[in-house]
Amino acid sequence: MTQQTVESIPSQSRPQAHLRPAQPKAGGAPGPEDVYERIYVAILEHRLPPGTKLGEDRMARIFGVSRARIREVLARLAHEGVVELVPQRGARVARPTPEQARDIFEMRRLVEPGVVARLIRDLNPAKLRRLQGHLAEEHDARVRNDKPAVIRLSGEFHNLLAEVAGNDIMARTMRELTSLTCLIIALYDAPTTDACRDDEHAQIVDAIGDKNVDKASRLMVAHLDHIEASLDLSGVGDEVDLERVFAG
Amino acid sequence: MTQQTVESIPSQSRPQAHLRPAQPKAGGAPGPEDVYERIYVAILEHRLPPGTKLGEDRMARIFGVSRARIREVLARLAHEGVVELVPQRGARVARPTPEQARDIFEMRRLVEPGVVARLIRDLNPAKLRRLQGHLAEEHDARVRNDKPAVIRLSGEFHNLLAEVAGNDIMARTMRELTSLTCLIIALYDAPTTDACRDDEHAQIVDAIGDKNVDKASRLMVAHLDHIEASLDLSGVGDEVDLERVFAG
DNA sequence: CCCAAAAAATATGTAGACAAAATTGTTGAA
DNA sequence: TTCAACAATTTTGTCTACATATTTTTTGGG
Repeated sequence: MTQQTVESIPSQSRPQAHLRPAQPKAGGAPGPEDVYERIYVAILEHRLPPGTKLGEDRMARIFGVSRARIREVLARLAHEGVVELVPQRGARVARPTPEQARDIFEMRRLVEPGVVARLIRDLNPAKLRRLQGHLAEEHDARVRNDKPAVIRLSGEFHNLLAEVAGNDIMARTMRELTSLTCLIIALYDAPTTDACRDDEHAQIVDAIGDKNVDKASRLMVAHLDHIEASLDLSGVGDEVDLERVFAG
Repeated sequence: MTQQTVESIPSQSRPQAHLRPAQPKAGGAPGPEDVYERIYVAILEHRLPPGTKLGEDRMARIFGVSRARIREVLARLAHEGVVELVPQRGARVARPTPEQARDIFEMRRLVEPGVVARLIRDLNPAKLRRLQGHLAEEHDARVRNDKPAVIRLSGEFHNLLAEVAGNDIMARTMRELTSLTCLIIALYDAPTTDACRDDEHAQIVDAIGDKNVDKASRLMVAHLDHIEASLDLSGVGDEVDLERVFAG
């Protein structure tokens, strides 16, 4: 990679930092971080739906950087699972299968209770305020009816829990899991659903504030179950993936 | 990445496949997979100790490939956490801190019980045989007194559980966790330890064979605790990391 | 009119070369 | 003798150009 800097392991974590202009100099080169961030956010917010082709040359021109740069960014996104790289065919926004979707939720039910447990273990007022601050942001986006932001912030709530909990490995894993969950929602969300009701997040934060590990964990698992239940993973809605079907 | 092929998410999983000659054509180009695999295995087996400088030009000449290829491989290894990339300073084998070490074990205690639970849920004779086959390999390496292989296979046992369990996300995460655990052992293993006793793995497989989720989970957690307990994470044994110490 | 095959166009994979930065070694002065 | 500044070497970061593979279009035949 180019300058993803940072110390050993928690390499490409950093949930939402870098909210700088993204295009510092007028016609200048937008650092690799900016390119990464902009594509990543566009995917999370469903502005680049699953399956969208991401041509290298085109992206290079759009962002005004060299193709090599784009390749690096795409490789990174591919490693995080939000982009599919097929050898001689280029990159597309990933389309997790229903099976992968179920696997991801299974994993989240495993990890997230551990996250809240750790978070409660050494909780302090400052940490709690960060969580409440995020709840406010979410609520705000909701009343503004800013759909893309709501989607992104809902995922970032879970990232924030892991980050505040202070375990870098957990935080990194959660970031991957929430990204993929965003894609899954884009693909399989049953149109009837009223989406993540934000009071579930609020309830979880309340339980955390009370240092009630058991309650917080149960609420978290229930929350995940609700999200999964709101999906249609029956497999028929499978957006027939021709390439995958006739691959072997 | 170059041709890491494969379907969407479980991209760079593939635990130990590709054991082909690694140098197919005499003086020919050894595909990127081979380069990756050889470096990766060398790190896992402690033949490249933590902190080892991995110069691009040198590696390129060693493997007879272009520097670009090496850069890609290094980037991938960095993303998996086994290599540290510092912006203008190049790549080194990662040196997880004691804190990161504790975080990793905390994560493993969270995930691995879930892995065995899932594994038992749809267990079949073929799967059980794979596990037993691995136990045999481990035992073999032990009686041959092949230290590097023992280290690697001990980690791969855990990867195999996740792989056989059939959840790609879990398998990928486990692969990262076991890699980092290998580095941690290289750094912090107290010399007195008699290392992972392989009968612990055997006991776990037995419990799995009996479909005893509770017992298997407990044995797994105990196993992880034993490994962690055999380390010296007191922080004084910290292989003084000059850069980190005088950084701020 | 439709299908098949070939050729053009587009896009990806790879390599080599150049520029910038950092480390190392050397020289000179206090 | 020791420290500091300077210079040379090594190493990383980046870009541009070329080779290869794939997709699309066109052309010819059935």
